[in-house]
Amino acid sequence: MGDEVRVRFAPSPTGLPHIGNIRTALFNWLFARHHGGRFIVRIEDTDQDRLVPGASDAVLDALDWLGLQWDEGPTVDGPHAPYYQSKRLDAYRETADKLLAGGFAYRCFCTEERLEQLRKEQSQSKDRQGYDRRCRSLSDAERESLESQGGPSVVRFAMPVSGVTSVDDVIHGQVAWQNELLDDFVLLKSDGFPTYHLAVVTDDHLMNITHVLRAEEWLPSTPRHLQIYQALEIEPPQFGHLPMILGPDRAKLSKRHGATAAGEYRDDGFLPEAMLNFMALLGWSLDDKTEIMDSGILTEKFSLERINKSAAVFDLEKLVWMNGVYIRQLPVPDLAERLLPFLERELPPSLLPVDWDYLLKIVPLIHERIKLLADAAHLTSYFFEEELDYEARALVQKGMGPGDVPPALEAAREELDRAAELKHEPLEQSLRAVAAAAELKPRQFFGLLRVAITGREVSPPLFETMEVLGKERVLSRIDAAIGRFQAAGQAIN
RNA sequence: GGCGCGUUCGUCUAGAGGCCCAGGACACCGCCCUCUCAAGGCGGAGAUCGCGGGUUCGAAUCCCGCACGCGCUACCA
Repeated sequence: MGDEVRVRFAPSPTGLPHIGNIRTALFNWLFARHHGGRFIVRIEDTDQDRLVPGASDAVLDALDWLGLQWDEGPTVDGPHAPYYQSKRLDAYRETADKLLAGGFAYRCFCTEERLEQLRKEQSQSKDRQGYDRRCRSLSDAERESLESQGGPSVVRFAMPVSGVTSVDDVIHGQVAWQNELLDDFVLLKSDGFPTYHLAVVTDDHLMNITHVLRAEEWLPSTPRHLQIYQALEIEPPQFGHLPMILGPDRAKLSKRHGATAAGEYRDDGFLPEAMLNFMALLGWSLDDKTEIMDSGILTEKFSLERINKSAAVFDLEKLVWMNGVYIRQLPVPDLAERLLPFLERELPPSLLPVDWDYLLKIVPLIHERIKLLADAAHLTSYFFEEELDYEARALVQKGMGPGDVPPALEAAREELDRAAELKHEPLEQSLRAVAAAAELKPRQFFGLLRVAITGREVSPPLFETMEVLGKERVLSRIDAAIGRFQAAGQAIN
């Protein structure tokens, strides 16, 4: 029982979850799954001032979307509930009391004003930063007097003033700090809520966490946590500090880097599978060539030993590429199903609802061309539109004169009208013959038809497109093209 | 300022003394395929392995120093 791996993802709901947060969740999840352990989600909502409504649901949604099921946490429950720190205040107070009783912590009555003043002076004099420990040496009488005044107070940890605290980080190896350089940080705030330091240690212990895998920005506070464990005579978990994920400017990922909220990637049409695969490669690798790995392979192969030490820049272009890879791997009906909500969202209401059987015929044509699900409407709109919108002059292909257009369209129309139904193979054969008879290069003739039939200069293969559109639509579009061209008249020259 | 971490192609990375005058992928360029665009195939350009010293017959890999970047330095996490 004591051998079971137990890890946790502990987001604080102070903003929408970004790639960095989610990647941390992913590594914890992979590690747990790899070892058949438990993955716990705990919401660290101890800062009442910075709480963002809806943020914790957004985190949970993101995990859900990616399929990172948690074994204990909000909505799942478990032996260590509740999993919101704001509901575990008693536990923290208990730890604080223990520390107080053991002489490892003390009450501090310094006002915020004094602290601010202190900081100001220190920054000017280049002195050692941090709390000056004024309340640490209060006599009993002084303390009682201060206490009786009933003013607000906090509980601070009494850091050893000598010695060294070191951690054997599973990713970074040995890291050590001089205790004298660490200050007496706050454990319990005056509003009765714990700081991060008190809360993590308390909960990680209570929840039997075996490995703390968190972002590297936490490395500097690890000695504090270790000191608390030591004071409490508790065996600390293993620590592993994950490399950070940076924006293109190499700064810690934040709002100004564009789509950083995980939910935005879903809205842009990224597949959760691609997202998962891509994030796993941000700071971890299997070998020198394998990149495409589904969650099964990932959980099988994941190991802490292969996690990088250095930060990684988030490369959106590569994510887009990988999304394309995953899209191409999807069976057509599956892709169609995922595309549907995007079409419903972005196609004009007048073109809805989308006919499912028709969609199933369209999807193969864009299958290897679409990289983001959200591009579906743009890529397929001409399949749904009644009337196309394009410039008449676009019909005139390179090397052709305007006078070549009407006869070419007429000839195509005539040929198409002969067929009972449009099938791409015979269609190609017969239209090539028409092109030759009209003394037009395939490129010109088909380019012209492409504009007439799709309104675009770029589209999936013409003949397959015509087959999907059907004879009726194709003929009427050619008619429309002839009309449009005539209406434009002299303007073409 | 102090403390800590980090440093291999633009980016993600492989590399744990000779296999590396450094391999893969994205992006970029060219060619092929071709009705356009993709996808695919082939090829190219791109990293004096941050810099300087050592150690060694031999260093991207070990040691020291420096530089630079980032993080922390709150009654925020």
